[in-house]
Amino acid sequence: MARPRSAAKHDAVLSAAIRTIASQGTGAATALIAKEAGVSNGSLFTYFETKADLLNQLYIQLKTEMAAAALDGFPAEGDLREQLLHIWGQWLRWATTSPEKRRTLAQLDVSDDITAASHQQARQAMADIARLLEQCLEHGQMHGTPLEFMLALMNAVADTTIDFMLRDPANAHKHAQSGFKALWHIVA
Amino acid sequence: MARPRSAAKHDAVLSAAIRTIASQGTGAATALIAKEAGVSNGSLFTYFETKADLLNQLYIQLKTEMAAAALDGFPAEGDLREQLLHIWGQWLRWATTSPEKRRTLAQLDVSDDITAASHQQARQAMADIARLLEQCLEHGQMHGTPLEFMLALMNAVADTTIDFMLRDPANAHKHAQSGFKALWHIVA
Amino acid sequence: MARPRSAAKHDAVLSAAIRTIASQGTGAATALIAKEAGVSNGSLFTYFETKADLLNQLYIQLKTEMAAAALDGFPAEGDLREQLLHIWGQWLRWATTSPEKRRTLAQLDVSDDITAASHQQARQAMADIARLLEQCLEHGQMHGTPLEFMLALMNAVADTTIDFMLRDPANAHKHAQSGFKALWHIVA
Amino acid sequence: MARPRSAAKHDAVLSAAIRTIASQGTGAATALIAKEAGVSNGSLFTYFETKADLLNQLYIQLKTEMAAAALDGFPAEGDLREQLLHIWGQWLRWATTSPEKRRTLAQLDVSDDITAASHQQARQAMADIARLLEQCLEHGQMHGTPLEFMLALMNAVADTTIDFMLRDPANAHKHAQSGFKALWHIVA
DNA sequence: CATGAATGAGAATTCATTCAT
DNA sequence: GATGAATGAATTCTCATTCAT
Repeated sequence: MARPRSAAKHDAVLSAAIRTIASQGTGAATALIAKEAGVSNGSLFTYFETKADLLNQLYIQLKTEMAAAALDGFPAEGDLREQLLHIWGQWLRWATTSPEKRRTLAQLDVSDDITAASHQQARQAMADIARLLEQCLEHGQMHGTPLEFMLALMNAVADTTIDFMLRDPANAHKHAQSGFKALWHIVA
Repeated sequence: MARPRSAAKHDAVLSAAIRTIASQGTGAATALIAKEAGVSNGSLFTYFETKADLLNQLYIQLKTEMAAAALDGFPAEGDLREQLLHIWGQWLRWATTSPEKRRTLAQLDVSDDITAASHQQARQAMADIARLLEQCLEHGQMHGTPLEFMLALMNAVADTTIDFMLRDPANAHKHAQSGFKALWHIVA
Repeated sequence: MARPRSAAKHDAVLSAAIRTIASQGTGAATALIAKEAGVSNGSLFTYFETKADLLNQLYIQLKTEMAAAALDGFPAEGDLREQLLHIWGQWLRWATTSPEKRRTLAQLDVSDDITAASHQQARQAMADIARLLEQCLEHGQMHGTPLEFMLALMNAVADTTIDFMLRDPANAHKHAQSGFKALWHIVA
Repeated sequence: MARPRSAAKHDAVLSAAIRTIASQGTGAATALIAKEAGVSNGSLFTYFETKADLLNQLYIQLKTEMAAAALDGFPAEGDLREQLLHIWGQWLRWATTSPEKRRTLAQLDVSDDITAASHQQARQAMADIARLLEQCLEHGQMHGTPLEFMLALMNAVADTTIDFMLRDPANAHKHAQSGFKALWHIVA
């Protein structure tokens, strides 16, 4: 199947899906997403074969974007702690700045429509972060634990932290610090 | 004087819901749950006013059961680490022994149908665990962090650990140990 | 089928049906009527074989009651106009005093559940009124018109009048007078 | 640019609704109406947002059609009696020629689904008839009575007349005459 | 006889997907 | 390619009636 003509529309649908799923969950109707994107419901299916396809593409895009955001401005020169802290800060910034994306990602993460392949691809998007984490672990107390497990742990700690930052914005900074402290205790 | 409402049927529906939601998500049809429970679709609604009601009751029951399982055989005499380890072991045992319950609980946790009141009740079910956690924190490095945050963190670490145990049963024991190590690094 | 034990319950159901149907229409659930009557939904069916049966009995009772009310205190001595006016006044009084009964009767009148036999019986309840009407017609301009037709006409005029009295209570008296004037123009 | 919404289908649904409601009442299932219209149950809802919407549109169409039929061929030159008689004749012709429409209209008239706005619109459809009626009343015995009341009365007399014409077709003509006589006694 | 749980056939509506225009 | 009407299976919930207690 040839690449669709208008990348703009493709993205408009994806972007509309973020907004719609954030508020309605993955059960949001394709017709609604299409309307929100300024596109006919029929057209949605020229850009995405099925709703599941749309969901999977969205999932990968968001995970990729999140990873890229976390790595933005990465200080190649700093020590490990500085580097991890940088990633941490960027990650939280992205999530708290784009709460809809974050919420949608959370919905997708538990959706049955997301295939194993997509989950795999999402993991690959985090490869650079994983690499840093690996270095941290090298001399730390958790040395020897599967990297994948540690990555998942890092994800879990980050998600929990973000939850609290969004739920209690007044203390967002404090929560961010607490979260990092917990993370550092684990990895170093 | 009439046929009494049967606790057995009530439980059969709940139990069928666990199985069905574990495999189909919270979108599972009530008719299917009813059939799986050996009950007419109409009867389901004499035991639960709405589907959302069923979901909420199920959520609370599972959370309560999980907390109770975690506390089963709690060693009142041991030191904090022993006590936390006990809870950890029981928690993981419950989750890995009842993967469907665990999966269903995960689905419910992110469902929009679960009310704030139910979430609140779920938190109360974890009160005893929270109390222990509080003691651990008292002299630890995370002292001063909101207990609620720490509890959420503990939950996240446990969930991640369980994921890996279920995904990679051959190394379940190892993952359990790693998870606890991470937790202990955080709380102590 | 033997006469049911408790006439009180039979009446309680009928009375509850009036209230319920007045506000919900004939689509009102039997369970709701039963509850309103302080009776179990099962019991309702020991007093009335089917919902349609309940509706028909109610229809006949209300028509009968209405006719009786119209004839209450009938002045055997007066001239025709006085007599008709008396009936008119009583009829309107009953309807405006018991708006729920009146509304329910209106709903039943157009319901498909009311059998031809019930309609026939309702007409018989109006026999005395018909007789008076017949005398009025004897020397009037509509002489020769089927009595049944004239009775229906009278019913229609009365219903319309009551509608306006209930809708615009401030002018109820005026509407009552106008209605009678119209009726008298027809029959005399 | 897409398949246009078909006026034919819209009308087919309306027309099917007439037939179905005439025989089953307003409780008739939308699925049945759709099938009778040769349309999928889903399609019915692309032409009418809800069942209530369908009912309201149908109500207004029928009332409008009835009023138009009554005024068809209106003799601008005749005297009032001739004019009213013309309307009377046309009205009865329409009703007796389209008994299903008439029966459906009667059902809709008492349905709770018909909004106040629809009733208002229905009244406006009768505006021309009302105007004529007003002229008749000007010098008549009922002078001073609210026009709305008189219109309702006229409706009631017409309905009653039609009932008898349909119930007893052999004497339809006679009933029509009697009805008009009654009407004229009231208004003139 | 009273009770209210049990039943299962609908009811109105929704929705992913297809297809005529 | 774009549009949005068409489709019909699926969904949650209701309700008259029956029947176990």
